[in-house]
Amino acid sequence: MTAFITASLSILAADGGPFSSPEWGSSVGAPCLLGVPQACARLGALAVERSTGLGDDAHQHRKNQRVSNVSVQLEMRSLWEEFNRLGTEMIVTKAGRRMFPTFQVKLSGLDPLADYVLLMDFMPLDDKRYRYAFHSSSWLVAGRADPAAPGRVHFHPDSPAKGAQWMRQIVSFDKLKLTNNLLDDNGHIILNSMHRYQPRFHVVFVDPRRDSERFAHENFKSFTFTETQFMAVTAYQNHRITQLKIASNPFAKGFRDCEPEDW
Amino acid sequence: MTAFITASLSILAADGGPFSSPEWGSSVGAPCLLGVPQACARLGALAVERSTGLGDDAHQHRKNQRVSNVSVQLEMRSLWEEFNRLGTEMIVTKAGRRMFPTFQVKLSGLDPLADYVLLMDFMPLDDKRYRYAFHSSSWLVAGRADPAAPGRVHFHPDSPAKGAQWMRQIVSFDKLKLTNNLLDDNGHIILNSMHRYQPRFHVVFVDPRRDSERFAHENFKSFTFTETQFMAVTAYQNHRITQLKIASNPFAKGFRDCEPEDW
DNA sequence: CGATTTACACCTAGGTGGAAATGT
DNA sequence: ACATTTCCACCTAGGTGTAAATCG
Repeated sequence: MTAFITASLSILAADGGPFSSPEWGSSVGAPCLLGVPQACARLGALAVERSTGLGDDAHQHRKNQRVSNVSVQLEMRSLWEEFNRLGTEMIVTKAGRRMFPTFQVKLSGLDPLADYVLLMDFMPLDDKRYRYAFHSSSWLVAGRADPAAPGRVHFHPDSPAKGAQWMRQIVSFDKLKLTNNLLDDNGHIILNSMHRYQPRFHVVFVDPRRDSERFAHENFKSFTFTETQFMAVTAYQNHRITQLKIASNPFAKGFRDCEPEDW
Repeated sequence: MTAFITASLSILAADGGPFSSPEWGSSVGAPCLLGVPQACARLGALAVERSTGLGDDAHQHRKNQRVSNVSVQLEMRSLWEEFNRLGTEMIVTKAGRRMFPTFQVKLSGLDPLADYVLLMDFMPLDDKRYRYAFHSSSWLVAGRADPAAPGRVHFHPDSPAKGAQWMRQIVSFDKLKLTNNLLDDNGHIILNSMHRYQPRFHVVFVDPRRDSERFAHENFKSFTFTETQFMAVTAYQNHRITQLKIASNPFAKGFRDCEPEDW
């Protein structure tokens, strides 16, 4: 997968699309440490569309047919919604922490024979910093946002792959890790603790044409699921979030008090 | 990686090279179960060249420059040699068993910007069936070989990748599993127990030319390390092999009696 | 004092050979 | 007899939240 990075960067880096940004170009020649691509990218300010269960992309005009028909279904949506009702929190650590629930999707409408790259990034949901009021069990605005962390993207490690392969089974981003270390060199997603974020999912058609850069803006489609938004934290604040994590994450089984309710 | 299989098959299936075989063509359209490619291939009878440490390929004439300069170094060679002196045995099980030592190589001489596929296959070392004589602690010929198992290849899961990526660090085939189940549908390598085998390693340049099939025979290079040959078994026969496995395989640490000698 | 880091017990997931059971 | 299968205790490797320590 890593070998592909430079190629996809050159495609995505083309101006005209929401992916265009100076950081793309500067990271093309960056060294890979431990085989993990250091491909960094600050994606442009694509408006975050509201979505319910089925992803949507407001920019469907002038899209290549290889992506315009793509549709995405969020897996474990009811679990995401249960967390979202309480106010989802995701732990960030220096070494990097996986998300739970894991971001998983079911794809359809891809060209089975075409190559696609799948990736995720994270948009700040607002320009604020928060703190948790334990007495009222609620989040309060604690000021303006800290300086934005380096914008990074996470390529699904199976990228690139044929549409048929992506549609064959659920696509899981379980290798994605969140960190609060601004100097992270493991290729993890860097977020500011006590800030709110919106995960985004992107499907990119790998255009085989020589001058594919010119079509970069029409070769991708983005999806946003508002039920996956979350607060980055270094320790859980809302005790009900902690309990729901313990109840639903198999790796936290050691902290369960009672019944093995089916999740 | 799996999405690539059909493409590589079409390249490798071309006649003229040692990879040519009817099985290649017939497996192109085969369904993938559990995402594991069912790409099967019976490779032609390439003569097994003797080799010591550094792999060699006797067929260097008319090779593409993208592969002709490739050289391969076997990792953990002294450990392989230690096993080989005793007569290496590899367990085969119905579910599939990893090799130990793991086949790992260090590559050089690849074109950093070109795409390569790395794969392994296993050649019968002779036409015999063996049994172990415990009284003399030696292997005896027990008759002619059983009917050959379905010839399969194992693509390194990072394939395809750029030469630069393959050369960046040691390439490990630790996902490769051996089975004695002739009906295996997990894509594992099928071997006959009580038969001797020679692992082979192949570097294939992914030719971007439209008519790449015509050049298939000159776009790969094969490497054989005689110190990696082994006897397939369902249970260890030579007790000294068992002890060396226990002493050197971290997963068998539970069976160690004494000192943590550095391996 | 709130936020972050660290060490840790307790899990999941899966790779070992042993020993007993089961074929052939 | 010999070969194979199955179950198991014991590992590696790494994902959990906790509680205490540390930071700012």
